Amino acid sequence: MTAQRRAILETLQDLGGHPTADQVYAAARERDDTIHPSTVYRTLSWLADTGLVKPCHLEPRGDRCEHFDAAPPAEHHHFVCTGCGRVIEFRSEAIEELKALFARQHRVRIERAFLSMHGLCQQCQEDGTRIDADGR
Amino acid sequence: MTAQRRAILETLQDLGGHPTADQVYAAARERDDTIHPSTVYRTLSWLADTGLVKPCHLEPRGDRCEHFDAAPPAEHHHFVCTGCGRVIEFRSEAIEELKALFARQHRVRIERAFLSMHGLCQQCQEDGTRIDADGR
DNA sequence: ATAGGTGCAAAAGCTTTGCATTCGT
DNA sequence: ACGAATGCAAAGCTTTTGCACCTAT
Repeated sequence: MTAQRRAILETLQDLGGHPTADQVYAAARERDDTIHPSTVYRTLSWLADTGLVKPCHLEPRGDRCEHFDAAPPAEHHHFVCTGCGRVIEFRSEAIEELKALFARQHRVRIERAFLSMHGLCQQCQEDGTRIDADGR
Repeated sequence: MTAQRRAILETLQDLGGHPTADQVYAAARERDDTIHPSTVYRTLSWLADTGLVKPCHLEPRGDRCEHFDAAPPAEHHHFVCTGCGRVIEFRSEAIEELKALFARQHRVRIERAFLSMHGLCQQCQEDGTRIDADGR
């Protein structure tokens, strides 16, 4: 546990919400101005590996590294196998209901919803397959 | 409707699935080797604006431009207001049930699930507010 | 004829990596 | 003392942008 990691952890506590890597960097730098961006990236990866922090996508659009779903007939969602990369698409009435309920409760208008689930498909569970990096 | 756009559209049809921008570029280039990456990016943005293509995030991790959720007590999901950027977090039993059902039906093991919904919060609906770009 | 799309090249971001140094234990 | 983490700088990649040219209508 180094001073930088402590500073980053405290920064995450203070910031709350859902900062991006460089929002964390900017804020952590105010505590300790020797902190380097690469340290922040490395620390965030480490925290994500340990599960202390969860990465998530909040931008509706304009985010990088996105995939494109051609000619989507209707809103649908995805299961991605982290072993072989296979994608299963599905529709879900439960999510439609959830959207309606949430919209009513919070008085919001919901324009889009994205659900992605990650895990192992049946075959990869049997094979013990696991992609190390960059699986698609 | 130019030749390049046609080539990109046909490429999307042929590829199917969920290609990234540069997978589209690589494939489109085989049809028409004058196609330039910037044309692909511009065309994909245009298609996304018109709704003919939907951007989605399929990478569980290592994706860029991600936000980090500090100290998540349990799996939860997000509603993001596209007007003011406000984020509402919520848990959902319906999603837990959906996960269990899906896992049973498809014989998969689900390790994570991310749902994000986008729309306008009550106040932004009243105000007619709308962020043009880079809202957070 | 005109509006809009394209190629090109350069710039802009964000993120990663190698290496020498420093730090925590 | 030792292994791990850090700072630094450079490289890597993806994506965007300005501009002149071209093309579909």
